[in-house]
Amino acid sequence: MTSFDVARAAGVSQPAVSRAFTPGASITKEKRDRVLAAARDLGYVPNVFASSLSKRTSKMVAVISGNLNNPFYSESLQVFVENFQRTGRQVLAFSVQDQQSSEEVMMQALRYPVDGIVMTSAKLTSEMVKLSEGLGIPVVMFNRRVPGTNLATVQCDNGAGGAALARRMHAAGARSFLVLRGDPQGSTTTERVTGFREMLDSLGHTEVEEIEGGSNYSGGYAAIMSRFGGPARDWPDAIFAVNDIMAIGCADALRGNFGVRIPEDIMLAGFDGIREGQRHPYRLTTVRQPIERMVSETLEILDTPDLSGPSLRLIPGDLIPGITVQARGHL
Amino acid sequence: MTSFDVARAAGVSQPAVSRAFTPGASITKEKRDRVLAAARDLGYVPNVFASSLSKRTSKMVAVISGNLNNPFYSESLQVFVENFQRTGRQVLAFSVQDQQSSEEVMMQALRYPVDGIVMTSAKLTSEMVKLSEGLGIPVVMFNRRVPGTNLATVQCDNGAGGAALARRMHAAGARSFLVLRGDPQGSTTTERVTGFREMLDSLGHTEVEEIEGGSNYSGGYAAIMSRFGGPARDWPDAIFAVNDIMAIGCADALRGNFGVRIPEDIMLAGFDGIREGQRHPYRLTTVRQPIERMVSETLEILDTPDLSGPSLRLIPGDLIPGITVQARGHL
DNA sequence: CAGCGTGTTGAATACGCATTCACATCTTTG
DNA sequence: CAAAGATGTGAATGCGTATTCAACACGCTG
Repeated sequence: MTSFDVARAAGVSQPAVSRAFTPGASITKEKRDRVLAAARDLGYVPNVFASSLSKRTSKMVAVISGNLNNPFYSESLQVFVENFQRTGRQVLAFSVQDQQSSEEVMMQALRYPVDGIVMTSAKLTSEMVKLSEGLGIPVVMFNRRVPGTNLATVQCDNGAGGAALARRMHAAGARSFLVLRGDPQGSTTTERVTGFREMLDSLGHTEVEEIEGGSNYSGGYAAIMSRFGGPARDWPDAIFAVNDIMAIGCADALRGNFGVRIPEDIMLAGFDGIREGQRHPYRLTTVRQPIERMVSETLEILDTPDLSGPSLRLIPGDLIPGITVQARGHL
Repeated sequence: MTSFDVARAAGVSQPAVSRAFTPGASITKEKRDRVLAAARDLGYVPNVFASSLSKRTSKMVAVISGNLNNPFYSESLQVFVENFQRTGRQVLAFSVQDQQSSEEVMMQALRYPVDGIVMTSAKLTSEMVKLSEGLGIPVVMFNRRVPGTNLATVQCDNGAGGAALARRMHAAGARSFLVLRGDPQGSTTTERVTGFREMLDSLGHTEVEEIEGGSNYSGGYAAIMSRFGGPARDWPDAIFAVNDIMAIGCADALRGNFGVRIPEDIMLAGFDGIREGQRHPYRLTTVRQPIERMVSETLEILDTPDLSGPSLRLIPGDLIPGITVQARGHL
């Protein structure tokens, strides 16, 4: 089913079909209607690949996701799909799987004539960065910072978010803290924890324990179990998990195995604002990453050809009070 | 960066580059190594779009999802992405958004030279079916049945699953039932409920109340609230929600607003086996849809050119005992 | 050493189809 | 009625790989 078929059916030339599908093209309304009617009858739609030959755009954007088990990233993917589709583009989805590096997957993506690449999984080597610059297609780091590069980056203000949570926990009376770090590779963990600790320092707390777990539900769950599974149960006043899915794992471990009440016994905060964390029985105190806004900013960067210069867009997160950080009665 | 550039760098002809990247092609190991080395240096990867010109395959498959707010579908999307990528293909993701019909989105997908289409959101009109047949690319309905068509379908055995849950609830002592239906459009709801009721009938129960809600968390939550929010609280022994995400909404509404204990006061079952439903505090009794297997079957159909004939693959689901259906002490 | 088969090579070409260019033709206007 | 503008037409264009085919190199056989 090509434009020629439609042209023949509508009794017009083939370029007339092209014009009929091009808004603002020079064609009479009558003829356009005739063409569109014929196209409908024949089930014709213009072929994106063919038009990419002359238009130099494939209407496809690669989205390379890492940890799709973290609902934040699957929610993000969903928002990307919806927003790109709304602007006439589609998401070509990639995931970085076990044993793969971001670079490998990025090479895979470059085999397709995508108009841009969104990376929610980093870390890229500087070599790879140079490569992607030479390609002339825009690359945006989403919620990932690659230090020492000029890559366009869209990111929630992790440091400020961590600080806000620290302030809130302190205001609620917490004085001893446990920080549950995630994947040490990611920039987000570090930034959030740094912001959190700096705020605590400025409030006069320097004693903060840190433990680490995988950036997912079981990571959070297991970290609590291995930390408190033994005889010594020196419970902290408050726990800060660097993302919501870990906080949820953490909450389940605390409640299910130790009968800990949240926030009565221990306060808990997460980060991301995923849907699941806002539902009963969690209602996490957290910082919501404004995914919609972050995605909009990403589209804006992709749409602006001047990809030069280090453009770091730091979007403020929204503190969600939740119910897991509250002043305890006796404080 | 084209195959010509690599050819020049490696001192060979362009076809040699093509052969170097083709397993089993007629080329000496020495020359292949030289070409691959040059390609690595230059950051060259074969262009899928260009190869699709002669190979007639784009290595892209469209996956059209409906309700991505239902974790079952986002989990499925994830599995599709991973499995296609593993077999050298990529997912071009589409979502059916508000105000859109599956047909519209399918038309969008047809603008791209995809090797196949997976629909997790239906319902297609028979007209559309005819159209897709004429296109010569395989279409697979995933977890959706379109009655009266010969479309290839991969689906969990919803009827048997519903029946298994009914049997289990009955065995646990439940004698009065409430069924929480989902989106009336979908085939899944009907099949599950039918299987459920038929089993109850054969066990001697004909009195089953049915209510309806949106196929998502708030749908389940709201349905419970509107049903039991009034003065009349004639609690049933057991509730069957047609999918897990509704069951979760349902559980939260029951526990959070009415202090109902599950399963002590009311038993609850869902369907799908989503991760979230298997975690504390839900541990739903449910039927797990074997996503991995269903996806494999889908790939198999897509890989088999003989798309003729009505191929319905009915995959049995796995009953997960969970903790939400149990015999009560006094029974 | 002639003859043959096997395996390797590169020049030329096909592959797909919408867009766009240069130009022809029609319509409107002064 | 001529000129200016609007619209239609045919042909050329764009992309980069895979393939075809003729030529060739090489080792082996008789």
